[in-house]
Amino acid sequence: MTPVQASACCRPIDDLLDPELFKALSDPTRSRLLGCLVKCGCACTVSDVGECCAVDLSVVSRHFSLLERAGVVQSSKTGRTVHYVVDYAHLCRTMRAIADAIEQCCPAEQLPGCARGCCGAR
Amino acid sequence: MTPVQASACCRPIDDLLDPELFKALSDPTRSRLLGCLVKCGCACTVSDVGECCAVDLSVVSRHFSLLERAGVVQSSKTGRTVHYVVDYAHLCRTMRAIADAIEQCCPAEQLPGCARGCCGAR
DNA sequence: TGTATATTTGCATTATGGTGCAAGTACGCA
DNA sequence: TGCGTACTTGCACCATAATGCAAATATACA
Repeated sequence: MTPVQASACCRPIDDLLDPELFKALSDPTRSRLLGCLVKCGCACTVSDVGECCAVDLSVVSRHFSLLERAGVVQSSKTGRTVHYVVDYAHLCRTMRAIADAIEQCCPAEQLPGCARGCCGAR
Repeated sequence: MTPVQASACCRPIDDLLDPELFKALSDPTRSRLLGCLVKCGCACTVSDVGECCAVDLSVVSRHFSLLERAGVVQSSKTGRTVHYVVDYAHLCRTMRAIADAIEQCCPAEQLPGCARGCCGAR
């Protein structure tokens, strides 16, 4: 396989390895808040989720708005309260797409010595 | 569904939403280095991968050791050179497991009003 | 209109993490 | 044994981001 072919077959991986999404999931507090929302399985308010973590409500608010920007959750405002729900479909699709893309790039064998001729080690 | 049942069915999600893994994938430079390694499809040395990003070799070294600690890549030392390979199987398994776990938690409907009784909004 | 509630925003502080340089370590080879 | 190569580690510096408090905003309700 030529380097050109190699980069062609693996092109999707660059877009999928989006640091923005992973950054959103990389903070422990955010992860706990998200876990709480996932397990709850319903549209929760900022205050609801805040009860599961010992942090200021302003922190919860900021974390969820970040998660929304990253496409992990969706919000809907009704009156004074804001409900957040996990964007299950989007998350699943993304995770599976990453798994698929990696699998597609996976070479038959992983011995030293480059089959694609795209790095120094040949 | 009771809160207890809810937390039982979704327990896997807490372990899967491991901030350590996501943190490893959350840095743009690290993401580019990993993308390079994935596309290359072979065991590459630190110096090889370093050529694809304009950063110091010490930076490349640190990034890969972090990726290894997170289970994203594996290293093997032969003499002076260290070869890194993507742990395709582990990454795929993890991503699919996350997708599966999220899907399992996904409630039939996502209207405000908690079906599991685990938050304030009932 | 006034007051209470839900959330967001501004700000200062603190913590975390990425970077390059220089020095150190490990190993192969003459 | 001495030198060169491949990589790692220590260190200082800088950027980013998490946090809590207080104030602001938005909205419901009496």
